[in-house]
Amino acid sequence: MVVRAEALDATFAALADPTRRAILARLAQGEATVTELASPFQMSQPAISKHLKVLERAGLISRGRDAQRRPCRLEARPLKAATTWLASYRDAWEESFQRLDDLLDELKREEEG
Amino acid sequence: MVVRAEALDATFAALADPTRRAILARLAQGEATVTELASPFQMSQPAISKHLKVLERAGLISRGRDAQRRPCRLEARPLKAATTWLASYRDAWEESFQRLDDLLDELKREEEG
DNA sequence: TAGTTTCATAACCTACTGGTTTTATACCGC
DNA sequence: GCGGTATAAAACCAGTAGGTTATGAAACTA
Repeated sequence: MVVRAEALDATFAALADPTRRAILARLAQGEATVTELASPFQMSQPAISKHLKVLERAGLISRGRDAQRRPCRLEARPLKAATTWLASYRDAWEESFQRLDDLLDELKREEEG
Repeated sequence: MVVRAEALDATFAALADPTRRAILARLAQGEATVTELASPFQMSQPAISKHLKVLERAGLISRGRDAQRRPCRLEARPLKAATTWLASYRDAWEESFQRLDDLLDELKREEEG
């Protein structure tokens, strides 16, 4: 998978905010409207709308239409691209830390067990 | 692996800059001094020093001492933590995109083949 | 000792981020 | 059409990010 630098810039920058990561975590459970996404936070609604715009421009979410509501859906592609980029450092990790394989195997075991 | 939110903030923010990603790519090949790291860029040396400070505070690099030189080394732990975080979205990805397993298997195949 | 190399720090500038409040837009139900 | 609901947009503000130049400090070299 070839990923342009600006795409990674936008993805990582979007992921660097805890509010946005929490929004993504919520969306991993399924679609949600802006109000639903805003409710757990003390922030104002426009602040959430700004975060959603950041996520949308990074391609991490897409938005539909349902009357006044704009349901948001998680988009996987940039997350996968980020993972691919990180995976290219696996060899360096193995040198300095431990094998990613262990992690992946562990994840697989969790999935199957 | 439990990762504090601030750690992920710092890691993803550090990865959101192409210069810093390029520095990490260079360091994946092995240790390098500040001047060596700066040479591929048109930027001033202090700019590189700032980037290195960001990487260091994110725990992505560590620095030694060799006379006047401050050799930098890649540190894997935060990269692994970021990968772990991304991996927790795998189920959502599979729904909306395709199985991460395919990617991982492909990477394994590349490694072994 | 003096000069050179390596790197960091300080001060500064511009642009962007992340929040606010206020206002506008679009759609629904009555 | 009118009031309520859902969301976006505008204007504003403080803080931070990423660059610059100029300067300083530490350690080698002659």
